[in-house]
Amino acid sequence: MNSRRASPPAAGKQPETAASPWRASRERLRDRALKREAVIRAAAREFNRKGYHNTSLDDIAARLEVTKPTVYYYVTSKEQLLFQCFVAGVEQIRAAFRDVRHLEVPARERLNAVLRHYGEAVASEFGWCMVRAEDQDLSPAMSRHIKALKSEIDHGIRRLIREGVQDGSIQPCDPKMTAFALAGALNWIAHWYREDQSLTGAQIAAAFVAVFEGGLRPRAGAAPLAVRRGTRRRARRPAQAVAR
Amino acid sequence: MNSRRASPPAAGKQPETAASPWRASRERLRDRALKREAVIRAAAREFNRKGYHNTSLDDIAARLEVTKPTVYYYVTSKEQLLFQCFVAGVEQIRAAFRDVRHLEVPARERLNAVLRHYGEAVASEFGWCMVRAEDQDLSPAMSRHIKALKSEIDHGIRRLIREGVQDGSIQPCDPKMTAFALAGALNWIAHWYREDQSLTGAQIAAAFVAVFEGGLRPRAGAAPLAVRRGTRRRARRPAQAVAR
DNA sequence: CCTCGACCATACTGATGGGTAGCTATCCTA
DNA sequence: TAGGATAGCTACCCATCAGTATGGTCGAGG
Repeated sequence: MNSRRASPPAAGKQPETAASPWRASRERLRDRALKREAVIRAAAREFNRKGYHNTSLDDIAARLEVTKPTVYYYVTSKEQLLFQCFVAGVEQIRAAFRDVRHLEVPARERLNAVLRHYGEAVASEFGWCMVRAEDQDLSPAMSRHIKALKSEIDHGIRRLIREGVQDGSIQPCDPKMTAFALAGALNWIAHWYREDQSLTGAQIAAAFVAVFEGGLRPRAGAAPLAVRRGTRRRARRPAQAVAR
Repeated sequence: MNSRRASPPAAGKQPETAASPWRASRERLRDRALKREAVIRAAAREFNRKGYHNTSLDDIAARLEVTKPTVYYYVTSKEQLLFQCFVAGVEQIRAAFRDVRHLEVPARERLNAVLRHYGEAVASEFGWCMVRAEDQDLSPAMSRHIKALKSEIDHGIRRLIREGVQDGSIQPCDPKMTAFALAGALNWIAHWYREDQSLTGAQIAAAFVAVFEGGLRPRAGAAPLAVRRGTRRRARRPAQAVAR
């Protein structure tokens, strides 16, 4: 008499992106790890859409077409969910550092490669969580952990900058400030990429690296990688509109 | 027999930054606007410290040594509080655009001036609110309003870039991506400035502008604005430490 | 057939926090 | 000095939501 599990025909919403592995595969409901990963991804998507605090575990569960206790079956707390998303994102960047470590090219090119991967990671589905995981939202222990991971990446960038200055491939500069500027620009992608997906993460990262490399001030040589004309209209200014 | 207002002698905590204008000035408690502004500032400070969602109105009230209904006497909702903080921050940037509009210098220098003010605003007490006010946390109406203000600034930067490309003071580039990169780097200051106040906002902004202008790739000319030596130690790398 | 354990749902608790009702004190004006 | 406006407090309401207690279902092994 229990009407449990009688819902499938009533489902009116298509699975949207990746179908949840639950009802779809009532057989081989083995593989706990696979489901756990699905929970993490679903959480990342919801956090990305509505923010951490505006996302309830009921939301995440609903997205997976299960209930909240099921989510807790795979994860111990909401906080851990955020942390896992963070780690998933940050791991991509750490991989970029590892890949680049042994390349036999000037440090500036190694840095560029890292920054490109960095940008792609920030534009990925875990980008928001990686970038926006606030230490205020986490327990002291996890906060320390996250801070350490962020610091590791920050110092990795600074080191590449220092090496570049030493081998002559990078303009002398303050490594700390420069690293902040580069990482900040890339981190910020997570804020607007959600709404403007006209470019891929890789394209954005490449465009940013081009800006960083060349700088705004014109070089002595010719103008690289850009159209030359553009003297069409002379900057109309709409009378200081207060913008709605 | 009412023990109201009998607390002053029991106050064990010094006023920290700016003393709340309540108990301190029991006379001329005129000037509602002044108190309202104090509420906004207190909110900004608390949001800055703990984030919007982790700050309760009781916290803000406590910081002012009043109670929650008093806060509601000056403000209609928590959401409005955030919005006001946002506007206070953004207004500094709009002022920068106005100041610069009529300068008779190349567009790149006008852009630099705006960016310096931008950086200072982000490092100010309203920086966090301005940068982090999420549309998900606000009603649709205020969300639209905030988006419009952000868009106005974004397009202001893009226009300066376009003008710079046209008058030859800026390297040809994609205005949209370049504006995103510049604004992102500066916005991100709000994330780390809280913890590292070794520099003033103006100093940070100046350092960032220097990076943006020159770019990473060495110029043909001499090396500007940086120490020349620095070949001290050859980039020790601590065996891929997982950082705690 | 019967039990065990993995898995998941229903239905609850407890705390937090935005927001309000209504009373009180103080000041200004008449 | 009465009466209204200003300004602030105590005490409360109630929606939300993280997390849990409990129990039901199903496949697998005996």
